[in-house]
Amino acid sequence: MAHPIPAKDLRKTPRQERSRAMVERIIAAGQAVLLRDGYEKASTNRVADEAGISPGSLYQYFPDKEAILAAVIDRYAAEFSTQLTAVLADRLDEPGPALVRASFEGLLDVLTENIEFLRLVVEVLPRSQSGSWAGALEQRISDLVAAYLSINRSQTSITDPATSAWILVRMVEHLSVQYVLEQPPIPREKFIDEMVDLTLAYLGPAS
Amino acid sequence: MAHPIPAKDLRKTPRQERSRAMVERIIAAGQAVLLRDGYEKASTNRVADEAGISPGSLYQYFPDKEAILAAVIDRYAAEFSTQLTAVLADRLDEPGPALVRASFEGLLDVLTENIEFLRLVVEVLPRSQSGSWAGALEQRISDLVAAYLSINRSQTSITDPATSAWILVRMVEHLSVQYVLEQPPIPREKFIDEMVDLTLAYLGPAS
DNA sequence: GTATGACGCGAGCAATTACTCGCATACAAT
DNA sequence: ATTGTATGCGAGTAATTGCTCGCGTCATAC
Repeated sequence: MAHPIPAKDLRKTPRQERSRAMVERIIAAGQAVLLRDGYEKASTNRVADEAGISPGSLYQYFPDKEAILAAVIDRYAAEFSTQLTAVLADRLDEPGPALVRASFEGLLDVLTENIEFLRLVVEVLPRSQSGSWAGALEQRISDLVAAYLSINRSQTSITDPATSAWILVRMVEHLSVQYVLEQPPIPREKFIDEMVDLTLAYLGPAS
Repeated sequence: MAHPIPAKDLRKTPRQERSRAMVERIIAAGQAVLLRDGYEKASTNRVADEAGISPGSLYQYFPDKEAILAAVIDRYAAEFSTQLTAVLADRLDEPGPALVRASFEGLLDVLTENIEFLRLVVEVLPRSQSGSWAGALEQRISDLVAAYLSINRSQTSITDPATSAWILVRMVEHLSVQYVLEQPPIPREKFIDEMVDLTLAYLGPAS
């Protein structure tokens, strides 16, 4: 899969193949250093070292250190968002309860995909960087859920779709993330059952 | 209220009144700098500056920079824990639903008490420092809730108190924190109503 | 083939960092 | 008053940081 790099984060657009590979290596090295040494120890010199290039070369394309690390995060964010959207879109035609269950399973799958990076994003990184896209994704999904609830309102006992969507999305997101990272002694299937129960009970009887 | 300082975090125990006041000023300055300049910019020299003392004086009592900031966090954590415990203990004799509602109201009150610091702890600080006590507090409350659920199991439809407690505690905690920090367009009373509905629906009918 | 500019290098700089140490001062006990 | 010690100071240091700049190399256009 290709990873297009947003032009605004780059100092200049790479024209030759060589330089595009360079940008790629920088981001890969950034990710490696971030995972291996943590955020505090992720210095520009270390990234350059890991990439096997010169510190100066970093600044050919990235304006500053933050931009490099932001590119790494953006990459993960994009992949995460893509996967999640695909998984959800795949099951959108299923009826109520099955849709809920399938969505949760898909979310857990995507979250489990790259646990180390997930831990990095939610535990180590200052929210100022990762918060922007995470908040945006939350908002998008909240809107989606609110629309869904609005359409199927007759089958539920909720009064305000927007409020319920806000609560449901935060709840499911955080519980899933915590479950994956904390690895509590709860079997995966049981955990999903509980979240489904919670959701359906909250939405009210289907009658 | 007095703020006892754990001895293991100090290089030596302050004997004279003067030095006890000094430690106090260091922690206060640490808190001020942390809130004003953020975690990244919170340097030892800056803390010393804010406190109006010499950099060397910091190291009379604190072994390193981390210990200073940890003391600031510990202070907030202790206050938070105390307040929360007090609020919950106050209402423990109320019956089921009223207890749930009262607990949530108390939690929201305590969280709202010092919003800036709360934001700092959950958004800015690397979890490695704040995570230890937060996790411990989560565990303690989880155990408490699990015990409560176990005793009153006949009135609920849950099967595994430990699992349900794990889910409930994380859910309520995170929803409340997010509500306070994000300030969504949901009235406080409505938000509490929703959380109560969610909880009671999950626990099952009281019959 | 040659000229032009994209590309990459890496020594090195200015700034900041956490932290120390020798010395002056304030206090408490005698 | 004198002495022993707890306290505080602040210039100083070694290390690290993000980042620059002059120069050599290489791919591409003509």
